[in-house]
Amino acid sequence: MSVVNLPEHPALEGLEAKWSARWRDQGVHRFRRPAGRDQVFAIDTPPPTVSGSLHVGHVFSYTHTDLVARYQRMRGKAVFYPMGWDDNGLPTERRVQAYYGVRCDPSLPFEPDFQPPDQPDPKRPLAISRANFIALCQQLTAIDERAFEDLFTQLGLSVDWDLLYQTISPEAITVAQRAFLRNLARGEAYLDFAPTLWDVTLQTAVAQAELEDRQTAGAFHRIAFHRPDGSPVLVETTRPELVVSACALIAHPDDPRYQDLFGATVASPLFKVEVPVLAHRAAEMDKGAGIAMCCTFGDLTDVIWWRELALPTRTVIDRSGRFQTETPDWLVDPAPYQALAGKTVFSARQTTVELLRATGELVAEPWAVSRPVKFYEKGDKPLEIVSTRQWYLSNGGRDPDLKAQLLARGRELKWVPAHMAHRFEDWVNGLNGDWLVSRQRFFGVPFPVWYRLDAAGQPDFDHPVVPAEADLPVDPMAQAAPGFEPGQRDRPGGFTADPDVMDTWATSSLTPHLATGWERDPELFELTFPMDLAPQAHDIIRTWLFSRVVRSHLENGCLPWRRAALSGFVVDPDRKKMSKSKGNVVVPTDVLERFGSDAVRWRAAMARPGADSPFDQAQMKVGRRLATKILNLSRFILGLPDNDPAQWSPTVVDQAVDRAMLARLRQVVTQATAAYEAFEYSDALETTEKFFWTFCDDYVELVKERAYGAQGDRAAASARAGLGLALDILLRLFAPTCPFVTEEVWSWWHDGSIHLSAWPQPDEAGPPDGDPGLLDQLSTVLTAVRGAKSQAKASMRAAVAQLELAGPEAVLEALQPVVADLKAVGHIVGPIRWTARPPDTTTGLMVAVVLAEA
RNA sequence: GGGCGCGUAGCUCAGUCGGUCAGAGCGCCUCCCUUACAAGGAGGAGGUCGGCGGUUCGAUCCCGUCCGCGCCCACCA
Repeated sequence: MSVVNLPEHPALEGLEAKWSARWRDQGVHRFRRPAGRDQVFAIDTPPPTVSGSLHVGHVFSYTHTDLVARYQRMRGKAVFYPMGWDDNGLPTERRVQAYYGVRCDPSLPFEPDFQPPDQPDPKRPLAISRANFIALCQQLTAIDERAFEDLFTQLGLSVDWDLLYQTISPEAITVAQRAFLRNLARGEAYLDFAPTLWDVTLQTAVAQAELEDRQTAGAFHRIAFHRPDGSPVLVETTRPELVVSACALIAHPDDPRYQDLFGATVASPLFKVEVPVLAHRAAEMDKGAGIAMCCTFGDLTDVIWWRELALPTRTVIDRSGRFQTETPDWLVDPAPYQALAGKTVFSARQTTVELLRATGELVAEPWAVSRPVKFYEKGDKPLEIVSTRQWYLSNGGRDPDLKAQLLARGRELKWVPAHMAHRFEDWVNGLNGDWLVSRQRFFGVPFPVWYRLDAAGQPDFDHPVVPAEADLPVDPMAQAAPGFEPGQRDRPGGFTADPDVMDTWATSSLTPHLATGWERDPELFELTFPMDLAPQAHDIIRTWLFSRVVRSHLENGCLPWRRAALSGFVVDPDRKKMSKSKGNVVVPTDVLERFGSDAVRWRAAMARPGADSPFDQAQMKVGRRLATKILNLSRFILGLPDNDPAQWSPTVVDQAVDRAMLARLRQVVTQATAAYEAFEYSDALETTEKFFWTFCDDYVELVKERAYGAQGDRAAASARAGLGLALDILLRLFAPTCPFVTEEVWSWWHDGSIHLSAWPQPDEAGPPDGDPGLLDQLSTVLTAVRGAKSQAKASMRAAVAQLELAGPEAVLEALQPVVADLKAVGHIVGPIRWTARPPDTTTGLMVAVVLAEA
């Protein structure tokens, strides 16, 4: 006799708090190291950026991963499912600046007793030292991380919180620095002084992967250069202020209009600088005037021309985005520059236009144009191009062999859904430079590098000084270079630190290494690397996904995981991506509170891999209804008189309809399992749910009276066993989707967690000797009976005077054993008339219902 | 401009290796307090499967083309 502990009033409320606490206390989701790699399922969980709040999109995509994790756990795998916080980098810095009203000034000294201002003044941020700033970053991320953990716990993510990591932890810094030192030693990381996309507000370099184009209003200006004979050459530009930086005019080699000019020089407006007119295939005849003003640097095309045509460097815009105060030495007429010195790009443009207008070299009034301009995806001013010294990491952008290898890795990877592989392929093919990994910021992983200073105090960038791996992590700004004394810092003959930090993607590209204990825990690494699954949203294929492939390829010569799963976005009802700036973000805590985690997870599970889905509150109610139904159904089955789970054996099930139901369930188990194996969690849920509702509506109704004992003990036992077996299996099929309600119900008669129970096997439903088709015939009959009553606006308890069934003999025969059940559920008091038809005349079952007079 | 995905009931989406495939849920309408469930149940109405061609005995499903939508990439003279 099994003990059934049925609560008086089962409810969904409070299940999240109750069970997430118990799971944690009992270590239900803990990774226990098994003997072999094949018993592990390792997940490279995306570490969310800790700089604000999570939105519904996070809730959906993390749920998708959790569905797979829970399935694999029930399949008996030791699931390695860590969580990480991506808490270093610019997003955190910006949040700290806004939250506390501070800014980092590395020249200031550390203040041990520093307290942030009570009332932050966003307009006048308080300047604080680098160390104080970093302390505030850590303080705030700790607060945010607590909120994230609470939300994920409430959502029911089955991560092993003992495996939590942070990208700013000493361990993460060690991993990032170690990997970098190895890249450096192998020649994959290198310093280069080159034109760099630069955010003038944040004052840092930006990588290709972090660019975005924004349609921006501007104006074309037609301005005149001058031939030696004084006649004008007209160019059209949206950046007239860069006239001062003009290095050449460039037209297409085949352009008939400029053939006579190639090789000649022309004088620039205002400054009268002689610049050559050159031919280059990248010039487009039908763009603007067909002849371009090449400046250092207005855009990336300028960089190409500058490099390929060996043009001089005439940069005037400094790192803060202002025109340098010193007058450039290449100007023939330096006088006009006085009006530009020290100005921002924006006001220098206005001034230049005024100057050109005054000299008559602006030959037409500017006309408005909207064109795409490159921005840092997190910035709010157009990027400038300045020449700086930066660290680069090989990513195939300059090396065709490496590019080919990375493309091959992409093809080796299994993609869910498969078409996402194209995005990887396209991105890699489109790379045109190596990965710029240094950032001129503060809250990040410092480069473990110092430079010797010569007698004149100039750094030797060609021979960086690096620490031993055993000495990691290091902070070169705080620690002296190996072989030097602290007092030699920034002194001639001494050393200086590399002041930069790594791009946040440079550290997060190592999450597989960080999570699996690379060079820290060889046993763990052996068990979990390469990992099994890399889940992420489809927008970061070019960044996080690609960068991890690069790192793992370079360091380990393999993919970091076997499979990548891409989640879609949750979009607003207008199909627009949710974002804070659009004000269409839905706060997940409200939704979870209102509908319950199981309901929200159900909705997430209905979003297929890679597909965007619009947010719709009404859909949550459907999930809620499922959870409620599971609860009520369970209460009914377990509450049947004399129902003892110990008696739920297929051998007790001897009624045809019960066997038919189990036969259908057997198919469902097979299909759901196959779907999960293919990472198609939506299909698994849909299959299960379709069965579930028919089960509730038809089968349960049909056998209810019998289960109460209306047809004797033996028939009742068959019904109870059928119901019980189905419940036991269904709960487990639903467990990944609705972990809370299934666990609650499971606990009514089981000891251990459902999430550590075995995923159902088809054979649990007994031998495949039932006829699933019988259920369909029964549905037809039941629907007809209900329809008749509904049409007559009668109660479902209304009596049926006569039922006529017409159909193939085999069908009628199959229905014979179910007559008692049918009569009970349909309140059929009169006779049932059977009319046999030849099997080939009609395949369907015809039902005629005559209701008794009320 | 290139790539990818998508256009099926008012909404969100399944589906068809071409022939009972025109489906589900939500919404809507009507009805029902039936002892698991009114935070429920039953029934019903709704679509020439984006347009136009083609292949075929037959196309929502295959091919071509056009229109529309979304995402990614390129496009700053």
